Amino acid sequence: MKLSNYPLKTFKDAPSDAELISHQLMLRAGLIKKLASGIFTWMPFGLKVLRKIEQTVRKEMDASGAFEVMMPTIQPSELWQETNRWEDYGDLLLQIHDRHDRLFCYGPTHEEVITDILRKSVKSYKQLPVNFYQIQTKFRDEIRPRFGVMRAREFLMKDAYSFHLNQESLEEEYENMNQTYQSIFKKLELNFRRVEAISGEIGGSVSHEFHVIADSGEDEIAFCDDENFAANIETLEDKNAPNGGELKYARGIEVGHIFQLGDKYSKSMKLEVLDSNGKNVNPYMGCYGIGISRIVAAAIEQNHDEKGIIWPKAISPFEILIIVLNDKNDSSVLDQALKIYKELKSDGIEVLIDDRDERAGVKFADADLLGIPKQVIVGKRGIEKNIIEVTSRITGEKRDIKISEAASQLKD
RNA sequence: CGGGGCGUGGCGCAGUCUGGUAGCGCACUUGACUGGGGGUCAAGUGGUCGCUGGUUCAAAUCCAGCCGUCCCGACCA
Repeated sequence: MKLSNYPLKTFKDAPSDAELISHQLMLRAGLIKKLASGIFTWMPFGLKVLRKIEQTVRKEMDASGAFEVMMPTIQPSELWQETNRWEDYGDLLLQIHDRHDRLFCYGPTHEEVITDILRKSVKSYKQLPVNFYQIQTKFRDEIRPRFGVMRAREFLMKDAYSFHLNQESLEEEYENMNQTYQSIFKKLELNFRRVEAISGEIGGSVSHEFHVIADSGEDEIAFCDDENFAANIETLEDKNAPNGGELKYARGIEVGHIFQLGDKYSKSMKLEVLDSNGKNVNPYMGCYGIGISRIVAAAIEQNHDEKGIIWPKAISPFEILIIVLNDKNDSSVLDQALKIYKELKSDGIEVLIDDRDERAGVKFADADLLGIPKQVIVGKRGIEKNIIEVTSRITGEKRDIKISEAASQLKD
């Protein structure tokens, strides 16, 4: 991709109403634009990151044996009346009337819809267990949206719902999801902790949260270094660290939450299957969420410096940024840079080239702001010595490589 | 929903107290110079000052209502 015709505009100043560093950087680096409170457009550069995260999650979910579906964003109120959640959720629901004055909401979560699907399609225990997931836009009319996409009203979420004949099967899948989540957050190169949590509105009993560790996190979590114990501080009043371990505290951003729901929804919505004895039973249910769009902000909270974003390789919008320090009157530098660019591109590497007619300072500043992990500097100075310079945005490490070996060296 | 801010070109701000018809920096356009860490000079583009009503000869400025938005609290991926 050539930056000269990429619709990306960076800013020196963030809007004054952006308080959180990740929010400021996302606006300054042109990842998002605010449309209304808690409602954002993902611009091309930001969308690339969002898609990377989405794809990582999708891959791991598929590997876990779950099946991807896409449910409607709009849900009829009647379904929510069945579980009494229309009332329980209250103003959190964005209500919509259709032309016949039938009442709907923009879905904040999908337990009712998936349970409805199951009761219409699953009759036998032989069809269980099953786990359906989707990656989809949700809307929760939060009392107070804040911190940009961190707590937006409209946001992208991966939500999964599993159904089981009995508690044992549910626990098995719960552990499967636990492992899958560990794997997802590792793949995303995030520093995270799994903690015990309380279940909130969703209901059910057992639940665990996955937190990205960051000082700006909205939750306080406690844990022991031996990893035998970790909990959201909310749950902690009556608990001490087990086996005398030292309890440590940190702030976390909740990016995932897994629940064992039991038969709450299958009972209230009359989802029944025949077991092997020909008896009707209400399946047990689990649900598993990941805040995809929130992860973008969380990743930045965890990976930035005073100059800008530092993307983990796994979610960086591009792998390599070529910074061309060209001379208006001498196209040889640009030509050389474009040659390397084309070679990398044809090797399937996601490379962005800053071929704009800008001064070096502007390009370096933008490069650091945008946070692409590998910066390749192609300038007259290096060309004369037959080298290009490679700088890691992550470690700051610099090294020179021969032009003739550029493409092959940069591939790894 | 309670408490507190703030709304003036795309962004950051001044002007509001003490009414006289809008200004600065960045960005943007054009030209010249410059060319390895946000460069310089020159000439430009862009704003019914959140909205509505009121007071006044005159309102960004005073008054009222409304809307938007942000921060602090309870909810959430």
